[in-house]
Amino acid sequence: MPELPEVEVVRRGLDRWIVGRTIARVEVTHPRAVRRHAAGSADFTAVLVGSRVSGALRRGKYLWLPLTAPGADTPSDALLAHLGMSGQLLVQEPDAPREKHLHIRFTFTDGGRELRFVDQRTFGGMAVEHNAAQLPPSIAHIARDVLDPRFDDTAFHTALRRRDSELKRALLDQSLVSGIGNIYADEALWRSKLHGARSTATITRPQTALLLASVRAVMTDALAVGGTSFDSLYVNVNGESGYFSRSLDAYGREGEPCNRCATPIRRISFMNRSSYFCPNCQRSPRRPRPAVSV
DNA sequence: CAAGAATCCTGCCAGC
DNA sequence: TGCTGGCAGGATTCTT
Repeated sequence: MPELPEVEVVRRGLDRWIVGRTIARVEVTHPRAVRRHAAGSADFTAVLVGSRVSGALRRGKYLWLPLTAPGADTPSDALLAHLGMSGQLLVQEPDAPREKHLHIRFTFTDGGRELRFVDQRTFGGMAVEHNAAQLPPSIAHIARDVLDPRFDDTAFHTALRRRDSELKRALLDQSLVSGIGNIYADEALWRSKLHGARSTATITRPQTALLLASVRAVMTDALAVGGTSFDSLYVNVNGESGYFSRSLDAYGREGEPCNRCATPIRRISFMNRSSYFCPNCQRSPRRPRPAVSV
């Protein structure tokens, strides 16, 4: 379940191992992996072959590789990727055995290591977009993430207040703030001592500040751990990501004592997924006053 | 128009 | 043992 720190680790791996190389061949073995490429898998392959990868960029949980066409000086197209739930981008020797869920394979003109897109649950995928060197058009709606220097804390607070929703929903809304998934949302709420079901409309400026600081702390910690492993040949999301190494305070700890107050962590179902929180540290929001009956 | 629910997918595991 | 149902969840699509 890659969230921002995991995707950033992958981006760094791509930057190190793939940028500067020219694509020789592309093999799509599972059409679902390129379903977002409207022109189909044959076009996907044709557009990529001969292009040189000239960067590795990220917005939220999306990655893209700007592509410089043969004879061109600057990139115009980009190879966009989303890992979904279980996607991996692996840098493998050409003779490495094919993975069970290998969907796309990229080989390079230097004959060196391949790039492989492997995805068990097929929620992820890749596509080539035009005029995408700056920001692929299809992800223009994705907000900046909290580690982006241009993320606007004040605008985020205003957007929360303007919204009539629950705090955790807002954290997971990639058009408000990107990169946060279910795990880091729960961790950041726990650190902030805020309940995920509290209203966004009444959040105070100090609470927003605390929340953003918590999100940043959780992600920075995970990145510090995950970032240490990308030195290997693997650009591996599931195997090397931050939250598998760091200790979690809330997520997945139902019944275990809160690390602050020892109250058992509770799990509730929310938005078709699990939410973990401390019922003592993170007080349930007051229910709206019932309408006075006549 | 905005908020929230439904949907896609496969592996795993508890329960019978 | 082998089946079944539930669970895991990111982002798009659909509904209200």
